[in-house]
Amino acid sequence: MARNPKQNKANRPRTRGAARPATAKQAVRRTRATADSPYHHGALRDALLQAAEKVLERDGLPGLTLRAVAREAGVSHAAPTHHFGDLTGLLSELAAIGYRQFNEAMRAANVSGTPQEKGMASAKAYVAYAQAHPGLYGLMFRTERLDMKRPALHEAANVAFAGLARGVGASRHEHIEAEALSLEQAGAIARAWSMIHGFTMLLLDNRMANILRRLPKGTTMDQLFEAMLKSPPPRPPV
Amino acid sequence: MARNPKQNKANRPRTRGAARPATAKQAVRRTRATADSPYHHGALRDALLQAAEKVLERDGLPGLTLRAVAREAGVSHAAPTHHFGDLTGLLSELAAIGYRQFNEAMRAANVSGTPQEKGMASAKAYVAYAQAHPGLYGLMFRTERLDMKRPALHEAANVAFAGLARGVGASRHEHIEAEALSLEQAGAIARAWSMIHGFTMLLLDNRMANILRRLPKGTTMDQLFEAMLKSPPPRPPV
DNA sequence: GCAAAATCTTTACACTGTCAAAATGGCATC
DNA sequence: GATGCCATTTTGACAGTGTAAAGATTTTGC
Repeated sequence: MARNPKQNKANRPRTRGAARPATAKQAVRRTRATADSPYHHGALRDALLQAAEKVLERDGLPGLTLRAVAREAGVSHAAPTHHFGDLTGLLSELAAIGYRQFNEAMRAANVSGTPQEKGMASAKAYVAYAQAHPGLYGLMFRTERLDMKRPALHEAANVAFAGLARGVGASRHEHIEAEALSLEQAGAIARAWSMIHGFTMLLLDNRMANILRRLPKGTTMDQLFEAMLKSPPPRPPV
Repeated sequence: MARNPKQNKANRPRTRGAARPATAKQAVRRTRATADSPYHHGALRDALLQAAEKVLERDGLPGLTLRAVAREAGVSHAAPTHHFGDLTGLLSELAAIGYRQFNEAMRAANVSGTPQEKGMASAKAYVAYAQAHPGLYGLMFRTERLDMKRPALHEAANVAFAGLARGVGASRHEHIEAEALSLEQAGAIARAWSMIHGFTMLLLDNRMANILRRLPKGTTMDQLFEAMLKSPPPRPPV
């Protein structure tokens, strides 16, 4: 689409059939398939997803095209179609991977300590994951480019939400039945999620830098994040 | 790019020169320019921005292309280039309009009442604006598609931030000097902004519906929003 | 073995952004 | 009023994109 002409084009040339050790006879018969580059890839689906993640974090969401992914994986431009149907399908499966990675990171951060310590550790792990995988995190919430009805994506996103609800419940010293919430519980979940997701998005969109710039020199984003979490609610105590 | 084949194509045919009342002689000389469709539009820049907003809210961000905007405005596909340079330029100017609309909506909502009432009214106006202009709000925070160095966009976004900081300061009964913040002030601003922006994004991305579905039947999004704002901070009072 | 299915490539088409050249008409200057 | 400059708009071209259809190749089921 030539939308972003700055995107990497160095590794454009197809790598398949680059060094072709076939005999002359074979060369007549089979012009492409070689030992190190068989016609059937074998695990192309996973290879494409890996390539997609690489392209996404290197060139950003605008550079994440079906053809760019195919190039990165060294296959023809239409190969991804068979595995994902269309671009939305590929993005959705990639987002599902993102949610699973995210869930794993959150699980790893939520190991020990008081409920308050766990909450802070989870919040920091949340932001840290998004900073480590900015493209992926952005994709995970770009609903217009995803098909949330895909089972893999739907399920992985639901697991993420359940983990969030459980964490909020723990910090309130109560067990949250994720399928039926009270308004108060839902408010607490919405508050925690909105605040951390909002901070993360503003951070990735470079908006938090505007606040940081107005703070005393040397103040870090981490300090701002902690100050936000510890900030009292907007209503003064009467 | 044919990325979203569902996008509206009904109004494709150029409207210029549709009804051409020119004489035969004129028709020989000038094949396109007519009374109601002169070669020089006169106010094409504004017309393009209006068309862009229309296309954005109708077909979403993926459907907002230079050529679609030109079609909507009834001019040739390359006409926007002269006024905006490239697609990023058009999107940035459109985002600037969004910020100005947003600022006006916030100003209108912040008229009377106690600081608490003003805060609640502002928060509701914030979400209401985003719901009324979902495409525009999404564009305003899609940094990778914008050029924040454009003066119009930069300034309008700064005005929005200043208004936010002022509002938070008022709810804390203090005057906030937007250029130099204390860590506590910054934390309060980050908290308010993150929470409302996060809620808005989750709402537009259809994530809040998941919470609402788990609430007692009949509960509205507005109730959830209020419950979130009134929810106590996650740390229990020791 | 062999037909069928799965996988991958090739080809084609409509769409996109952007550039360059041509066309058009407003406007200041003579 | 004529003229020439210049902003504005159109036309045409090119490379890149998604996706559909048809062909090529390999695996798999029987």
